Amino acid sequence: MKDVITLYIADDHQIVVDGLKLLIGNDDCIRIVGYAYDGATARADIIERRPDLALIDRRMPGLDGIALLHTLRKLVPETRFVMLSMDTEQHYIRDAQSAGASGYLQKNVGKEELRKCLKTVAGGGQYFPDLRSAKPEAAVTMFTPRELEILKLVLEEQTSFAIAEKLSLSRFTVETHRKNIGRKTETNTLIGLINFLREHKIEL
Amino acid sequence: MKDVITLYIADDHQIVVDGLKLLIGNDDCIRIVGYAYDGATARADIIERRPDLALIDRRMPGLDGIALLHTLRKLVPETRFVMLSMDTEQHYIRDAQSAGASGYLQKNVGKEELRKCLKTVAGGGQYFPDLRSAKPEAAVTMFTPRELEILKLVLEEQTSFAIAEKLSLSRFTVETHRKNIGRKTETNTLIGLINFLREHKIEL
DNA sequence: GCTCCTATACCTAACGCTAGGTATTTGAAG
DNA sequence: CTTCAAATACCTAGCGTTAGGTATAGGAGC
Repeated sequence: MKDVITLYIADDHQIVVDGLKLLIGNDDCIRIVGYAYDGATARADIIERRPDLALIDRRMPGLDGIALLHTLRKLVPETRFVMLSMDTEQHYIRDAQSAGASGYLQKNVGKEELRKCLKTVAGGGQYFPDLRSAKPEAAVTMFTPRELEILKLVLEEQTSFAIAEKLSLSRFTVETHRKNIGRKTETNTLIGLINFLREHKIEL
Repeated sequence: MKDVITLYIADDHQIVVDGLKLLIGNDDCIRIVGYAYDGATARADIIERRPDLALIDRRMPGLDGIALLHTLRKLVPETRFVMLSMDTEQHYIRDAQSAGASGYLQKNVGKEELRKCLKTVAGGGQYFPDLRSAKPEAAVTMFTPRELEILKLVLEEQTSFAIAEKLSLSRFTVETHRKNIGRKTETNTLIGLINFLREHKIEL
């Protein structure tokens, strides 16, 4: 990852552009190199300036986000795209994925999530909302199958001992897995773990 | 509030009626004066016996809860109604309100919440689930201000000791409040508490 | 005035979770 | 074949929560 990420924003609502500028404003790892209120302007600008990242509204007058992605992904392969939308309908997210987006954000995104998304995508990763049926990868890539199994039971109010019995394991084994889960999530309490799952929208 | 509240129950599932009878059984402030498994029987019984309260299922064969309310509210103005339902869809709750119900309960309601609801309604109050946009009262009616304060800090991953320090209390006091919270929510683990809040859509 | 609820404080014992280890086996990736 | 991740099992010590009490004081409501 370069040390300053260049970012372009395209959204037909000025308030959204302004909001994003504000949210990103004080992060000196990210520099906004331009913005547009319509697809055609965005298209020309992005081809010219070749930003690392482009945040593109799904719906825009004239040339909409999906169409824009289709045309741009071949012209500017070094730019990675994050689709912006008002909502997280499954098929919207799939459309964005198949159009070549590397991420998907709701417009009411918070500062932390926005930063996380942009840095993940700039770093070569993908950032899509967890949708169970679409991309339940956040949890799956992060935890081993056994850890997921145990995590589910933990969330069902089962003690380590009860989990051990149910899975025919030793209590110690279950506790080892829980330790590893805690290490991965950087949490050291149950509440912390649950907050982590909530913040990362991980559902099991 | 009279010292004994008379209560009528109408629900087409016997198991629900039995469950409610059990939950209420050992409360000598409330006396169950009848029950029915269908709307028509309930209608006749309530007109005849004029209970203080009637718990009415939203969905019943023949004459359903909403229709029943519409006809009864004028015939028996002294009776106050609480609508029962499997879920807390907003529009269901609004329907109940506009049909003249004074309260709304999910069928998986706990003992404490049930008692609270019945007494609130019998006392002239209203009792509707927390819906942000409708009536964010569930948490407020269910917990004391101090309990709410402590609950928030618990959810922020604070230990009883840390909470005690922050509020200039004794650790024992905080633990007493937590015990009371557990009693009201019928949970005995942190995870259980969190699941309760999630299921009841209580946000703090 | 009396009762109930709330908030406060304390205690003990038991239970469960977390942190720090060690160690073996198995299967996949290199 | 070697290396590494994952799963397994064990141990101790310490921390935090839960369950069972008791008890006092203030305020609201009847």
